[in-house]
Amino acid sequence: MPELPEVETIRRLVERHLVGRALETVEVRLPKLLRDSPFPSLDPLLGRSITGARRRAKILIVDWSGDLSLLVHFKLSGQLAIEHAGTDRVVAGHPVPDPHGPYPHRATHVIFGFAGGNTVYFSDVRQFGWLRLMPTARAEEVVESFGFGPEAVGHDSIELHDMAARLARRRIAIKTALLNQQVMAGLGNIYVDEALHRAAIHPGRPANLLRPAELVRLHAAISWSLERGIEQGGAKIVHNRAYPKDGFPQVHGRAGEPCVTCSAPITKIRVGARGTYFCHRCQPA
DNA sequence: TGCGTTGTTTCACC
DNA sequence: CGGTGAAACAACGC
Repeated sequence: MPELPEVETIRRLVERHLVGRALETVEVRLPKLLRDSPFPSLDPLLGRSITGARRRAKILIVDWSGDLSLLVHFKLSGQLAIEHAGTDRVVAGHPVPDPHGPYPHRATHVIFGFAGGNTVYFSDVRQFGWLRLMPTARAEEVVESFGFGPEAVGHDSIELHDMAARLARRRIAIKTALLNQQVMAGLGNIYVDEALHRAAIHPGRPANLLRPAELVRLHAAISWSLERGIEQGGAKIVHNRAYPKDGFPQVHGRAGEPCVTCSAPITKIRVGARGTYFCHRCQPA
Protein backbone atom coordinates (compact mmCIF):
# COMPACT_ATOMS: atom_id res chain seq x y z
CA MET A 1 0.00 0.00 0.00
CA PRO A 2 2.81 2.44 0.59
CA GLU A 3 2.89 4.68 -2.49
CA LEU A 4 4.80 7.92 -2.92
CA PRO A 5 3.06 9.85 -0.09
CA GLU A 6 3.56 7.08 2.45
CA VAL A 7 7.23 6.63 1.52
CA GLU A 8 7.77 10.40 1.56
CA THR A 9 6.20 10.54 5.02
CA ILE A 10 8.59 7.84 6.22
CA ARG A 11 11.51 9.69 4.64
CA ARG A 12 10.64 12.84 6.55
CA LEU A 13 10.42 10.94 9.81
CA VAL A 14 13.84 9.40 9.25
CA GLU A 15 15.26 12.80 8.40
CA ARG A 16 13.73 14.47 11.44
CA HIS A 17 14.42 11.82 14.06
CA LEU A 18 17.41 9.77 12.95
CA VAL A 19 19.93 11.89 11.08
CA GLY A 20 23.17 12.02 13.06
CA ARG A 21 22.27 9.01 15.19
CA ALA A 22 24.74 6.16 15.46
CA LEU A 23 23.53 2.58 15.14
CA GLU A 24 24.31 0.45 18.20
CA THR A 25 22.32 -2.71 17.53
CA VAL A 26 20.51 -4.30 14.61
CA GLU A 27 18.44 -7.46 14.58
CA VAL A 28 17.21 -8.98 11.34
CA ARG A 29 14.55 -11.48 12.31
CA LEU A 30 13.60 -12.38 8.75
CA PRO A 31 16.82 -12.46 6.70
CA LYS A 32 15.01 -13.26 3.45
CA LEU A 33 13.94 -9.62 3.28
CA LEU A 34 17.57 -8.94 2.35
CA ARG A 35 17.18 -11.07 -0.79
CA ASP A 36 19.27 -9.63 -3.62
CA SER A 37 21.16 -7.38 -1.21
CA PRO A 38 24.81 -6.89 -2.25
CA PHE A 39 25.69 -7.03 1.46
CA PRO A 40 23.86 -10.05 2.89
CA SER A 41 23.79 -8.63 6.43
CA LEU A 42 23.07 -5.24 8.02
CA ASP A 43 26.00 -5.63 10.43
CA PRO A 44 28.24 -3.31 8.36
CA LEU A 45 25.98 -0.48 9.60
CA LEU A 46 26.93 -1.01 13.24
CA GLY A 47 28.71 2.05 14.59
CA ARG A 48 27.76 4.15 11.59
CA SER A 49 25.38 7.11 11.54
CA ILE A 50 22.54 8.12 9.26
CA THR A 51 23.55 11.15 7.20
CA GLY A 52 20.36 11.63 5.20
CA ALA A 53 17.25 10.11 3.69
CA ARG A 54 16.22 10.39 0.06
CA ARG A 55 13.39 9.00 -2.01
CA ARG A 56 13.12 8.01 -5.65
CA ALA A 57 9.72 6.73 -6.81
CA LYS A 58 8.57 4.43 -3.97
CA ILE A 59 12.10 3.55 -2.86
CA LEU A 60 13.53 4.98 0.35
CA ILE A 61 17.29 5.57 0.27
CA VAL A 62 18.89 5.92 3.68
CA ASP A 63 22.45 7.22 3.52
CA TRP A 64 24.99 6.29 6.18
CA SER A 65 28.47 7.42 7.10
CA GLY A 66 31.19 5.40 5.43
CA ASP A 67 29.42 5.77 2.06
CA LEU A 68 26.86 3.06 2.63
CA SER A 69 23.24 3.27 1.54
CA LEU A 70 20.25 1.19 2.54
CA LEU A 71 17.51 0.88 -0.06
CA VAL A 72 14.07 -0.02 1.25
CA HIS A 73 10.95 -0.91 -0.73
CA PHE A 74 7.77 -1.15 1.35
CA LYS A 75 5.68 -2.86 -1.35
CA LEU A 76 2.14 -3.71 -0.16
CA SER A 77 2.46 -3.69 3.56
CA GLY A 78 5.76 -2.28 4.80
CA GLN A 79 5.74 0.02 7.80
CA LEU A 80 8.30 1.96 9.82
CA ALA A 81 7.89 2.86 13.48
CA ILE A 82 10.33 5.12 15.32
CA GLU A 83 10.18 5.05 19.08
CA HIS A 84 12.01 7.24 21.54
CA ALA A 85 12.79 5.97 25.03
CA GLY A 86 10.10 3.32 24.59
CA THR A 87 7.36 5.96 24.84
CA ASP A 88 6.91 8.52 22.07
CA ARG A 89 6.26 6.73 18.80
CA VAL A 90 5.75 7.89 15.22
CA VAL A 91 4.59 5.43 12.59
CA ALA A 92 4.15 5.65 8.82
CA GLY A 93 3.40 3.25 5.99
CA HIS A 94 0.91 0.39 6.21
CA PRO A 95 -1.61 0.80 9.06
CA VAL A 96 -0.98 -2.77 10.26
CA PRO A 97 0.46 -3.53 12.80
CA ASP A 98 -1.63 -1.13 14.84
CA PRO A 99 0.53 1.97 15.41
CA HIS A 100 -0.85 2.20 18.93
CA GLY A 101 -0.29 -1.45 19.83
CA PRO A 102 2.75 -3.20 21.29
CA TYR A 103 6.08 -3.41 19.41
CA PRO A 104 7.77 -5.48 18.26
CA HIS A 105 4.79 -7.11 16.57
CA ARG A 106 4.95 -10.60 15.07
CA ALA A 107 5.19 -8.88 11.68
CA THR A 108 8.22 -6.87 12.86
CA HIS A 109 11.21 -8.17 10.95
CA VAL A 110 14.04 -5.72 11.58
CA ILE A 111 14.85 -3.78 14.76
CA PHE A 112 17.42 -0.97 14.81
CA GLY A 113 18.76 0.45 18.08
CA PHE A 114 20.29 3.93 17.93
CA ALA A 115 22.43 5.89 20.35
CA GLY A 116 20.27 8.39 22.20
CA GLY A 117 17.44 5.94 22.83
CA ASN A 118 15.72 5.62 19.45
CA THR A 119 14.41 2.22 18.42
CA VAL A 120 13.21 1.65 14.87
CA TYR A 121 10.90 -1.19 13.85
CA PHE A 122 10.49 -2.31 10.24
CA SER A 123 7.31 -4.39 9.96
CA ASP A 124 5.70 -6.05 6.95
CA VAL A 125 2.66 -8.30 7.27
CA ARG A 126 2.90 -9.65 3.71
CA GLN A 127 6.71 -9.87 3.66
CA PHE A 128 6.84 -8.57 0.08
CA GLY A 129 9.07 -5.63 0.96
CA TRP A 130 12.86 -5.69 0.78
CA LEU A 131 16.01 -4.03 2.09
CA ARG A 132 19.28 -3.84 0.20
CA LEU A 133 22.56 -2.58 1.62
CA MET A 134 25.39 -1.45 -0.63
CA PRO A 135 27.98 1.27 -1.20
CA THR A 136 26.31 4.61 -1.99
CA ALA A 137 27.85 4.73 -5.47
CA ARG A 138 26.29 1.38 -6.27
CA ALA A 139 22.97 2.53 -4.89
CA GLU A 140 22.90 5.30 -7.47
CA GLU A 141 23.41 2.71 -10.21
CA VAL A 142 20.79 0.37 -8.83
CA VAL A 143 18.19 3.14 -8.58
CA GLU A 144 19.06 4.29 -12.08
CA SER A 145 18.66 0.75 -13.39
CA PHE A 146 14.98 0.73 -12.47
CA GLY A 147 14.41 3.21 -15.29
CA PHE A 148 11.90 5.31 -13.40
CA GLY A 149 10.15 8.11 -15.22
CA PRO A 150 10.02 11.62 -13.77
CA GLU A 151 8.61 12.06 -10.27
CA ALA A 152 4.85 12.55 -10.24
CA VAL A 153 5.04 15.33 -7.64
CA GLY A 154 7.63 17.69 -6.16
CA HIS A 155 9.86 20.53 -7.22
CA ASP A 156 11.32 18.67 -10.20
CA SER A 157 8.22 16.68 -11.08
CA ILE A 158 7.00 15.82 -14.56
CA GLU A 159 5.87 18.69 -16.75
CA LEU A 160 2.60 18.71 -18.61
CA HIS A 161 4.11 18.43 -22.09
CA ASP A 162 6.32 15.53 -21.01
CA MET A 163 3.40 13.70 -19.44
CA ALA A 164 1.33 14.25 -22.58
CA ALA A 165 4.12 12.92 -24.79
CA ARG A 166 4.58 9.82 -22.67
CA LEU A 167 0.86 9.04 -22.64
CA ALA A 168 0.47 9.72 -26.37
CA ARG A 169 2.37 6.56 -27.28
CA ARG A 170 0.32 4.22 -25.11
CA ARG A 171 -3.03 2.80 -26.11
CA ILE A 172 -3.57 1.04 -22.81
CA ALA A 173 -6.03 2.20 -20.14
CA ILE A 174 -4.97 5.50 -18.60
CA LYS A 175 -5.01 3.89 -15.17
CA THR A 176 -2.62 1.14 -16.29
CA ALA A 177 -0.30 3.68 -17.90
CA LEU A 178 -0.16 5.78 -14.73
CA LEU A 179 0.69 2.74 -12.63
CA ASN A 180 3.77 2.13 -14.79
CA GLN A 181 6.67 3.65 -12.85
CA GLN A 182 8.63 4.12 -16.07
CA VAL A 183 5.97 6.49 -17.37
CA MET A 184 6.07 8.53 -14.19
CA ALA A 185 7.10 7.54 -10.71
CA GLY A 186 5.13 7.42 -7.50
CA LEU A 187 1.50 6.62 -8.24
CA GLY A 188 -0.05 3.38 -6.99
CA ASN A 189 -3.53 1.96 -6.97
CA ILE A 190 -4.96 4.40 -4.42
CA TYR A 191 -3.68 7.72 -5.76
CA VAL A 192 -4.35 6.80 -9.38
CA ASP A 193 -8.03 6.40 -8.54
CA GLU A 194 -8.01 9.70 -6.64
CA ALA A 195 -6.32 11.59 -9.46
CA LEU A 196 -8.61 10.22 -12.18
CA HIS A 197 -11.69 11.06 -10.12
CA ARG A 198 -10.43 14.57 -9.48
CA ALA A 199 -9.75 14.98 -13.21
CA ALA A 200 -13.13 13.44 -14.13
CA ILE A 201 -11.55 10.82 -16.41
CA HIS A 202 -12.75 7.22 -16.65
CA PRO A 203 -9.91 4.85 -15.62
CA GLY A 204 -10.41 2.66 -18.68
CA ARG A 205 -10.01 5.39 -21.29
CA PRO A 206 -7.10 4.75 -23.69
CA ALA A 207 -4.14 6.88 -22.57
CA ASN A 208 -3.44 8.20 -26.06
CA LEU A 209 -6.99 9.44 -26.59
CA LEU A 210 -7.17 11.94 -23.74
CA ARG A 211 -8.08 15.42 -24.94
CA PRO A 212 -5.77 18.37 -24.19
CA ALA A 213 -8.13 19.75 -21.56
CA GLU A 214 -8.22 16.37 -19.88
CA LEU A 215 -4.43 16.15 -19.82
CA VAL A 216 -4.31 19.56 -18.15
CA ARG A 217 -6.81 18.44 -15.53
CA LEU A 218 -5.01 15.14 -15.01
CA HIS A 219 -1.63 16.76 -14.54
CA ALA A 220 -3.02 19.04 -11.85
CA ALA A 221 -5.04 16.25 -10.26
CA ILE A 222 -2.01 13.97 -9.89
CA SER A 223 -0.09 16.62 -7.94
CA TRP A 224 -3.18 17.41 -5.93
CA SER A 225 -3.84 13.84 -4.86
CA LEU A 226 -0.23 13.12 -3.95
CA GLU A 227 0.09 16.38 -2.03
CA ARG A 228 -3.12 15.64 -0.14
CA GLY A 229 -1.68 12.25 0.73
CA ILE A 230 1.61 13.70 1.96
CA GLU A 231 -0.22 16.37 3.98
CA GLN A 232 -2.19 13.66 5.69
CA GLY A 233 0.83 11.42 6.29
CA GLY A 234 -0.48 8.79 3.89
CA ALA A 235 -3.76 7.07 3.13
CA LYS A 236 -5.49 4.62 5.41
CA ILE A 237 -7.21 1.65 3.75
CA VAL A 238 -8.16 -1.30 5.92
CA HIS A 239 -10.01 -4.29 4.44
CA ASN A 240 -10.76 -2.31 1.30
CA ARG A 241 -12.36 0.52 3.23
CA ALA A 242 -11.00 4.08 3.36
CA TYR A 243 -10.59 6.01 6.64
CA PRO A 244 -11.51 8.50 7.98
CA LYS A 245 -15.10 7.95 6.93
CA ASP A 246 -15.39 11.44 5.42
CA GLY A 247 -12.10 12.54 3.99
CA PHE A 248 -9.22 11.53 1.78
CA PRO A 249 -9.02 9.15 -0.12
CA GLN A 250 -12.32 10.25 -1.64
CA VAL A 251 -13.03 7.31 -3.96
CA HIS A 252 -10.58 4.46 -3.38
CA GLY A 253 -12.03 2.06 -0.83
CA ARG A 254 -15.44 3.72 -0.91
CA ALA A 255 -17.64 1.41 -3.00
CA GLY A 256 -21.28 2.35 -2.45
CA GLU A 257 -20.48 5.60 -0.67
CA PRO A 258 -21.69 8.85 -2.28
CA CYS A 259 -19.37 10.69 -4.66
CA VAL A 260 -18.12 13.91 -3.02
CA THR A 261 -18.91 15.79 -6.22
CA CYS A 262 -22.29 14.46 -7.37
CA SER A 263 -23.47 12.02 -4.68
CA ALA A 264 -23.81 9.08 -7.08
CA PRO A 265 -22.62 5.85 -5.44
CA ILE A 266 -18.96 4.98 -6.06
CA THR A 267 -18.53 1.91 -8.28
CA LYS A 268 -15.85 -0.75 -8.08
CA ILE A 269 -14.62 -2.39 -11.29
CA ARG A 270 -11.41 -4.08 -12.43
CA VAL A 271 -8.94 -2.34 -14.72
CA GLY A 272 -5.82 -4.25 -15.65
CA ALA A 273 -6.68 -6.80 -12.95
CA ARG A 274 -6.63 -4.08 -10.28
CA GLY A 275 -9.46 -3.11 -8.00
CA THR A 276 -10.60 0.27 -9.33
CA TYR A 277 -13.00 2.76 -7.76
CA PHE A 278 -14.67 5.57 -9.70
CA CYS A 279 -17.83 7.61 -10.11
CA HIS A 280 -19.83 6.51 -13.15
CA ARG A 281 -21.49 9.93 -13.35
CA CYS A 282 -18.42 12.20 -12.98
CA GLN A 283 -16.14 9.86 -14.95
CA PRO A 284 -18.11 8.69 -18.01
CA ALA A 285 -16.58 6.08 -20.34
C1' DT B 1 -9.90 -23.06 1.73
C1' DG B 2 -9.33 -20.76 -2.21
C1' DC B 3 -9.56 -16.16 -3.47
C1' DG B 4 -8.24 -11.39 -3.22
C1' DT B 5 -4.73 -8.28 -2.40
C1' DT B 6 -0.58 -4.74 -4.96
C1' DG B 7 3.88 -3.47 -6.87
C1' DT B 8 6.78 -5.33 -9.89
C1' DT B 9 8.88 -8.56 -13.09
C1' DT B 10 8.76 -11.76 -16.76
C1' DC B 11 7.25 -13.67 -20.90
C1' DA B 12 5.52 -14.41 -25.59
C1' DC B 13 4.26 -11.80 -29.24
C1' DC B 14 3.55 -8.11 -32.59
C1' DC C 1 13.42 -2.10 -29.77
C1' DG C 2 9.37 -0.95 -27.49
C1' DG C 3 4.54 -1.47 -26.49
C1' DT C 4 0.97 -4.88 -24.97
C1' DG C 5 -1.49 -8.05 -22.15
C1' DA C 6 -1.43 -11.79 -19.43
C1' DA C 7 0.65 -14.47 -16.04
C1' DA C 8 3.55 -15.02 -12.22
C1' DC C 9 5.29 -13.99 -7.63
C1' DA C 10 5.85 -12.58 -2.93
C1' DA C 11 2.60 -14.49 1.83
C1' DC C 12 -1.11 -13.67 4.43
C1' DG C 13 -6.13 -12.83 6.18
C1' DC C 14 -10.68 -13.89 5.77
